[in-house]
Amino acid sequence: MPGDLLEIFHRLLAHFGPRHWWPAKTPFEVIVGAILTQAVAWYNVEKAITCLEEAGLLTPEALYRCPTERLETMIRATRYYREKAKKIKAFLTYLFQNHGGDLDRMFRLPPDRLRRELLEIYGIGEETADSILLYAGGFPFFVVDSYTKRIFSRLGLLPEKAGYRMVQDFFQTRLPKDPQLFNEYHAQLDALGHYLCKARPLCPECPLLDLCAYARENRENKKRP
DNA sequence: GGCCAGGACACCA
DNA sequence: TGGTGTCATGGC
Repeated sequence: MPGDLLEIFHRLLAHFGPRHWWPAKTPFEVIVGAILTQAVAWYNVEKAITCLEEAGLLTPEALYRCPTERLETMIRATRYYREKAKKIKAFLTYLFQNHGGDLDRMFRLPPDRLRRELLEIYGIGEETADSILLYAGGFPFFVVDSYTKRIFSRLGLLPEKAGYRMVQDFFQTRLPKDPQLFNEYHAQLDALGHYLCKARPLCPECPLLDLCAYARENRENKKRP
């Protein structure tokens, strides 16, 4: 039974290889990407990021000055673009009002306090806050997404309706508190999530086959009365 | 043309 | 407090 989180991690890493997350050049780009990727596939985010970069808008100062309407047109590809423009502006308002627009200053806050402050910003929920803390700030917060919940509940290691903090605690209490490990682990689970969604049939050489089979079998068992 | 994809929020019972 | 509607693009 695949209950050892480090063992699962190493098998995923051996199969998918290092994923070099987050795919961004600067911490600010991570933050913008974390908001834009809400409920949308990453390839749509890439278009918006490229658009913003080419327009020279990927700095806090430039984006803070940019009119909301212009921002909306640049991020249209990411769905819910009006909401997301509002969310990015809400973050920038927080950044400039509380930290003078300086991300380094923001990241000097104690991590738990920064997390609480991020969660108070419109449009930043737990997953987005933790993505910012881990991938832009380098703090050891495990990012929980829908793939993580789905995979581990189907493995029978977590209840199906486990809440965000429960899932996060599950990982954070069973793994060394290492930002690099949390970074790569989340990236690997994303890869597995995509793999389980799309790879049919499973490749016979897949080193994850017993893990995948176990997950499927568990899922089928749950369907039975 | 319909379905779905790496959330978050507001509102209501 | 948990469930549901809303937001409203683009690829397949």
